[in-house]
Amino acid sequence: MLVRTNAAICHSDGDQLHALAGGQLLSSEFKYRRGMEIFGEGEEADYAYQILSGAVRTYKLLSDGRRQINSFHLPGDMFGLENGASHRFTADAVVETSVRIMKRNSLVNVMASRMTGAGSLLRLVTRNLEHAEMHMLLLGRKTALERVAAFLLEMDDRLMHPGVLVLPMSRRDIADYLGVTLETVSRALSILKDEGLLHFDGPTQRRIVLRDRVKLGQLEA
Amino acid sequence: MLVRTNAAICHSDGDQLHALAGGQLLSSEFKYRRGMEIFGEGEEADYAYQILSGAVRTYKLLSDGRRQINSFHLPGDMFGLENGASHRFTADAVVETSVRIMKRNSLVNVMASRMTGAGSLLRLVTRNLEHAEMHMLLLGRKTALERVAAFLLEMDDRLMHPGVLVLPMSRRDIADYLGVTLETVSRALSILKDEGLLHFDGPTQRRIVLRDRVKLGQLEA
DNA sequence: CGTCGCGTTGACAAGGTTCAAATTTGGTGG
DNA sequence: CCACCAAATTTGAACCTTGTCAACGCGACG
Repeated sequence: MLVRTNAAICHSDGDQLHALAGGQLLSSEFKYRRGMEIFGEGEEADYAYQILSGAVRTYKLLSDGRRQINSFHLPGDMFGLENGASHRFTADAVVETSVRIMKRNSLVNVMASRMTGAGSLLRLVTRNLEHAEMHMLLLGRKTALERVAAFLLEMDDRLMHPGVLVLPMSRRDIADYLGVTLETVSRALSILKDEGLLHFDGPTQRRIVLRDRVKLGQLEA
Repeated sequence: MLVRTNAAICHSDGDQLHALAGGQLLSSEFKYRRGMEIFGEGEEADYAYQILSGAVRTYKLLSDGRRQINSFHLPGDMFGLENGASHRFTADAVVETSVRIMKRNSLVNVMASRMTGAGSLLRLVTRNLEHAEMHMLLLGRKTALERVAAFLLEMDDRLMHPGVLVLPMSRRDIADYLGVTLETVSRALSILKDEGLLHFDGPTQRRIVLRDRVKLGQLEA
């Protein structure tokens, strides 16, 4: 499934980006505490970001406060690179997060000077687009249970199928990503637990063990 | 609103793409009758397409037939350009449509040889991404009435605010674009008509006159 | 005309939201 | 280490928007 293989590739490409940048690129490390905003929608887009550790959510808001999270970014992922002058969405740290910041101009210059660079940069953007397309299918056409199953499998893939899936984000974050309410996410997880497709690891509800990825995959669509 | 200004720019960029290609680019014209498939999900992506006249829908399907239309493409718009070897979605003609077809390789080559080309190509992709982001907000967080209002305003903008909005697509297409059922689209349009925000031009229900774009804009979010 | 595709409308069902309360967890300070 | 509190999560019940199923109307076209 595209959504799921997507992330792993993203990861390697993020590193590739850094390699590309090599010494030529002005880059520095920066840390954000949980909940801190990295940039806001409409702000000037002078930098691009790559996650070293932690997790970032990017989202849009409606005037009445409804939020739609476009995607979660995990270590290795790049985000915030824009063509225009300003950011099209808000980004903030889900948990304590460390990012590499690159000046946009220097990044674009490096790309310009290298054929392969242009292709690679384009590929990074296309990958985001690919993810967006899968997510539109989910948001437009999947049921709550299908959405949660897809979410778990996406995270599982992006974290390279760990034994225990440690979610950095809250139920509300998941809900705003999947286009449902947090109660619905919670209920769906309970159903999956009752049916034995997953169970919680320890007392916390953010550590999840996927017991049957095949059945989850069937649920997903 | 981004969604709405988006298309006009797309339009000009489509032409810019052609200018860029100049004589160097192998391109030929092709016509599709309504309902004909231009390419299918998973097929090899050897060509990129630009619409000369008509309308195209690009969409994904779930195994049980549920369809999510990612976007409608109108004259000037480009679609089908991929990084990978295969198309990520299906594209077919909504109405009788004429497109310019460009070989992907020659397009990429032209781009590679020109700095500005790389930027422009990147911009085309980013524009699709921008649209996807706005659409995710719509699909994830807007009510049926808000979706339909947004759709009308988007089409209105993309067709440059004509006196009469002539929709090339059916209610089902609109529904699959907005992530609702065709009945819901129909009901929403009836409500907007009853409230005097629009009326149908003539007997056909595809010719719509927007009577109050301001109120529609307030509804949209 | 009759039929067919498209669109509208109505009645009812259902999935998801809302509101509310109970329960658990994680952090904080003794 | 334990007690306590705020935040997060779960669960329940009523409600509501939207989906489903079905009937009907209308125009295009043979």
